[in-house]
Amino acid sequence: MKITIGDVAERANVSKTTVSRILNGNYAHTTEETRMRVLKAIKELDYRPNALAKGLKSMRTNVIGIMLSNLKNPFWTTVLEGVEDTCHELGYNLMICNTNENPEAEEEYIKELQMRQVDGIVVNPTVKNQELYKKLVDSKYPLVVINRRIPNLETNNVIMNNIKGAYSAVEHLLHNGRKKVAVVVYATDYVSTWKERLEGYCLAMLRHGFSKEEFRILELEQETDSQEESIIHFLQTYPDTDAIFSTNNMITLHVLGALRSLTLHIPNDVALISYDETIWAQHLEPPLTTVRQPGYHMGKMAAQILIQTMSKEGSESKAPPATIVLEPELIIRKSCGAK
Amino acid sequence: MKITIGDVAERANVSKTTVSRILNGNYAHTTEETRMRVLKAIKELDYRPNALAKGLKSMRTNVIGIMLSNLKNPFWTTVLEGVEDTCHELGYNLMICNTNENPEAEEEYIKELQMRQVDGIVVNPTVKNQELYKKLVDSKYPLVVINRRIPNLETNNVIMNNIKGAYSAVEHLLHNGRKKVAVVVYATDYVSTWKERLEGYCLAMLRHGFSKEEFRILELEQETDSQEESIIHFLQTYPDTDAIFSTNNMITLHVLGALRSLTLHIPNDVALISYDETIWAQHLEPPLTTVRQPGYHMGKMAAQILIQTMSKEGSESKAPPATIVLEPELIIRKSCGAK
DNA sequence: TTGAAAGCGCTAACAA
DNA sequence: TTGTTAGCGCTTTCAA
Repeated sequence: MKITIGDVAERANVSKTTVSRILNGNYAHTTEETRMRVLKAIKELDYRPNALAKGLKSMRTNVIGIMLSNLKNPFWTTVLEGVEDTCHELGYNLMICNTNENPEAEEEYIKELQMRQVDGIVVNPTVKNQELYKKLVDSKYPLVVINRRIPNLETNNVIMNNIKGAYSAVEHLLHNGRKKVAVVVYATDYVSTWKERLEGYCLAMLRHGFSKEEFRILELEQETDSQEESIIHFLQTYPDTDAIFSTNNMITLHVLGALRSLTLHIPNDVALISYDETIWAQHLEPPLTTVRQPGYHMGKMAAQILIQTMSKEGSESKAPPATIVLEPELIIRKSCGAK
Repeated sequence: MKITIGDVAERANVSKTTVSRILNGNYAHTTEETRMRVLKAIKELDYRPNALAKGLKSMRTNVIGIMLSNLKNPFWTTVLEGVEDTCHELGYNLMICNTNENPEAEEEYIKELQMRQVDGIVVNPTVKNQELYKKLVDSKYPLVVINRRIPNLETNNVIMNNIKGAYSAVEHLLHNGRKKVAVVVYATDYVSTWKERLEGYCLAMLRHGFSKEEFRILELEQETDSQEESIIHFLQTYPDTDAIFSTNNMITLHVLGALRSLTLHIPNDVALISYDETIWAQHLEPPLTTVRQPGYHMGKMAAQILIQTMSKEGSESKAPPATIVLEPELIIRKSCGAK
């Protein structure tokens, strides 16, 4: 039923080797004439090489895997697009995994990807499987970690400058005359992203003459359904809050809900600035000031670096793992009362 | 370097055959004792079967492919999540392709997936490769088409009831006293989705006593950057428009922009109803009335049907291709002036 | 109950 | 310039 390289060889009256060589652009030792004959046979039979067999033999699949933590967040879709585009350009296919921040799922997926012999993995790690990553890196498995830092892990890393993004957000609030600035962030236990954005907040406050006692920090549990209630409760506890720095676009949606419940007006009562530019931010009332992150670019870079690393496998010229830090950009609209 | 089934066999003092049998749950002909020995060896060596070799031999990879047309639209991410979850539950992995509505890319991707021997494909087709789909179906390649109908194609199909969704949206507008109802839709040449939503609009208008001459239809080019301008121009041409039915969440964003430019107020000046519920719809001012589509469910169903079809391969009990139609749901908020 | 051996479709070292 | 041959790691038929 299925056409194999043998069928092509037979039809073109050559050996499988010759066909294989031509398939792989190995023209060096082939007559123009036989090449044509083989190409013709391939076309006539509509032959498609079996990537499984090829991969089994050559130890390379030209497939990479991506492990994301939350497909619901449009930021990740943007990253995914960057990775996918790059794969397509470079002749790779992409296997996708959604860990949902679940470390067990993460571990399973890694195993699955390895069994499928993917050439490398791009991962936004749950950061709860330190051992696992270490083992991967030690075994020289091509890996690019994105968006989060894993302490003491020597691997390629593409991340965002969260401290700067948070700093400039809070500074923007302060420059617009806000005095009681709160920050809403996910529990910072593990994830560097949240830690760093909180740090940026603290830094900006301190540098602008505020004391530690004036920090207003609300930590949210990411898993729970009561995020909006928590925000409402927080705002009732500190009713003079005049600005909120929301460190994530999903949190922002909850802040918006809370503000509406309390009939607090933006920016008159409370200024709001949010991490992550989204397609809808400009259409809110008032249009939302945001910190834009180059998600697509992060995806592209991660995939490029991964593929580059893989192709240098074994050679001496292998560059040591590097960390690339991408810069955020403040998009000023109306939600902070800026003129 | 790599551990193979041979290593396990050696360590457990059995043949590869026995190991293979145990790996595949073929316990029927195995002693409890040898099974234990093999399992122990597998654990000790941390053995991972090579899925390539397995697939090459068994002609099944337990991988399916999904081809989406636009990763930027959160609707598709929801569908993707449904597909991915189902794959994970059922022991499959997922290969992702983003066609961007480009028929050439679509054709390439299909070839790639086939070369990689994926067991089946879920696709939101560009609908410009009719020949291709036909060939696929004729060759019995497991295929589930989602969200769009392809004329005369005998394959499994999971779609939405677009006529009903559009009808109920327009009816809602009419019930709220609107008289000059416009619809904004993508060019309807190929895609059944847009055709059907437009049809729902026409049907609702006709049934409520309007004539064909009173239809206000704006067709947008999906590829272009001037969608907002087109809407503005349209609204200037028909300044007495008092309601807009937007047939897609991306279009809605442009409508919102246009309305803002023209300082038209929702719902006082113009009522707005939009296809696709989104995470931000409820946070707009006023909160947006939408037609919700069960995207996650569509993804789940598509994957389930595909995998089910595949496993019945060759058997007599193979059910004929079916079309499953999922129902939309109107989510009434404030943007149409409903009490 | 277990194993030997053939072979899935491809690549590559070596020979011609 | 081209072909022969030996596997890649697994499953499966057939024999023991």
